[in-house]
Amino acid sequence: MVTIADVARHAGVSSSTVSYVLSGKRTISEDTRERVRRAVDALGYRPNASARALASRRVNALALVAPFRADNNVPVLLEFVASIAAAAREADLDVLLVTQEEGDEGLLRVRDSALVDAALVMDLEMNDARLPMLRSNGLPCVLIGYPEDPGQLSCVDLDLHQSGVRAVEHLADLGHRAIAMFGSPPAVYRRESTYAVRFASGFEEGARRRAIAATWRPVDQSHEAAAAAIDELLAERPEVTGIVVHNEAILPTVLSVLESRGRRVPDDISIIALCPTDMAENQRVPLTNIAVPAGEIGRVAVEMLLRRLDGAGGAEIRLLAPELTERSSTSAPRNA
Amino acid sequence: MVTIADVARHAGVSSSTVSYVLSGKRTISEDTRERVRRAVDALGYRPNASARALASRRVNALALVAPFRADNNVPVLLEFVASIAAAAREADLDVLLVTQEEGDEGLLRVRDSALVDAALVMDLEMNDARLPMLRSNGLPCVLIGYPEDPGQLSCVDLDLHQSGVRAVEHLADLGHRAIAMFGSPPAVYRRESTYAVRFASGFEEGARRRAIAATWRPVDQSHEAAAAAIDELLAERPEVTGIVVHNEAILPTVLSVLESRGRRVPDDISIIALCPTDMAENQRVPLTNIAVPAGEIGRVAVEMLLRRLDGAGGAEIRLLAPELTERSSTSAPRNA
DNA sequence: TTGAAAGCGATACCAA
DNA sequence: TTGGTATCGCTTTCAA
Repeated sequence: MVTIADVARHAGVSSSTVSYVLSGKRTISEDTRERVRRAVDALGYRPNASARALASRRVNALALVAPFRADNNVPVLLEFVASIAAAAREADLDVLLVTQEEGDEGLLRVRDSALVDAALVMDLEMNDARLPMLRSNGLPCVLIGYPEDPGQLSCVDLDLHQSGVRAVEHLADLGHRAIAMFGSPPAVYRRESTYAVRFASGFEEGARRRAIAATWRPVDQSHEAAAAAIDELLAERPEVTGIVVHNEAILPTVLSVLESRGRRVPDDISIIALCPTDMAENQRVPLTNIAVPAGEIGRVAVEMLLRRLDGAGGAEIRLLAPELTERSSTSAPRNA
Repeated sequence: MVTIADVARHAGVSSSTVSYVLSGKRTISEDTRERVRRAVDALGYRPNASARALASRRVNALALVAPFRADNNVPVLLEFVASIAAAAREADLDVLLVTQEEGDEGLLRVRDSALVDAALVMDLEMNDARLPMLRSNGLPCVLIGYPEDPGQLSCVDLDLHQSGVRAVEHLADLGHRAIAMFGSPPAVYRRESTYAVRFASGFEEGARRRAIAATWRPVDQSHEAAAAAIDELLAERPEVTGIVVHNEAILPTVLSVLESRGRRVPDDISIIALCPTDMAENQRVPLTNIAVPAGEIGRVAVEMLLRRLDGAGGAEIRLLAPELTERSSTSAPRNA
């Protein structure tokens, strides 16, 4: 193992000089800096992370508290994790995985043993049981999701309430008067995931504002559940001409079942999805969608965390404005 | 921050005694041990991970090199990660995320900076470009996947070759004489992912052994691709009575398209899937499947890593025997 | 512009 | 059965 002392010897300087060259916290003559650089390269030196952390009281790592449950939004989850990892690495942070199951204890453990400088928490509930701990545990923390009362915690997410409103308004603007929403699985609402609850409340508010006849219901991810939801809808509310879908997994089923029931998209029924853009583009009928910008949310989350680590400013709430893209799944209703 | 010195003072012993109580590497009188235990609890002491790592030359962490690409097997990937994380925590190891994109450099970095003691690498290719580095980098390493020439690296995976054989044999035993396989996306074979290549080779060997007319082709994850694959198959090989599917994402589509083309499962066409059990159970028609035991593979991988860390023995190859479960999607062919 | 040396908080060897 | 202390590899203060 190559240590800083090896580098110092090789370069003919003291180890503190090597340290300063690497950190840039001291002005160093061009000459020595170059010699040190060369020694570092020649020996392939990389500072020992533990030693560095011990001395500097900074580990350069963040805890990622992620739900590895096979829930609604699996590909979205991956996109979150990937973008967080990439953004973290760019900021020279490593990512320590803390699973949801470890609970409060998990975060307290990594904090107390000084394994991380900060935490990034995904998958929040409106009144998340972890919030008291997160608020008081002293770790700089950014939430991906927007709970009821974040207190002094930073939050970032797509503005899901606004997204719900937009989805309804878009259909209303096209002339639809009766719409429905197929939501995420029941379990997601039962635990009050912020993204599901807020989107639903936006959906309701949009309907109220535009005086649209609107209903919604949770839908499980299975083919059967989606098919049943559609059949019930067609039977009970035949007047519906627009469907909002907040459930990535059932999108293909929704399209194929509607077709098999003799309903054409968008001629008979318009569809708007809340889903990642690539998913919207790759359906049998390219879907008008409000994008879930998972990559951007992840990047912003890391940025916000860095700002807190630098002690620059307090908590912030960042809700990204929804972007709706018109594709082939929406049109004016036939009888409009 | 509570340090070992605080605990020592509180318990009226030396800090080395505290260390020994915690590590159990020395016999301690019942009395002092109890006093130290109480002090630890009273102060809420948790050893500083960096200090411990620096002194003991062991960080108690493993690198998880995972592909966060939205590939074929997304839910499976999650199951891997979840089970690995759980098993690691049980062994008191933390998990550091290293993304595929960081490449060789990523692993070298975490090794050189002593961030981890070992590595777990997922998603291997038959002649993975990382193999030379993995073999020589000095980090104890377990591969999830079975490449062409693992050398002195430990591997664990489902026995995919055997799984392919079994799938064919099961259909052959039922009396099918002409079968087909829908594989993973083309990109997966292009990069020669071990799981896809080995399953396909097993499929071919099974067909050879039983003198079954068998063909296979990669299939993209989209609805269109799956539908096209089915229509081509029905047109070009109407004699086919059994289909093996190694592509979780298209399972629902395969079932619904077959039905919409007037083919009943299993009456007209039998289906065997290689997929996780819950996925097989939750299709419109419960699928006969060979299970992808992601959870078990993850656990075994961590076990193998621990064994290597303890210096107990060399490289091992563990290929888990396939388990086939008969459900409603297979039967004897009609004309048999 | 640089070096010497005192920590950082543990572990583990050497003594007693 | 226990304590003292050198040590791990780095950062950062104090001096020059």
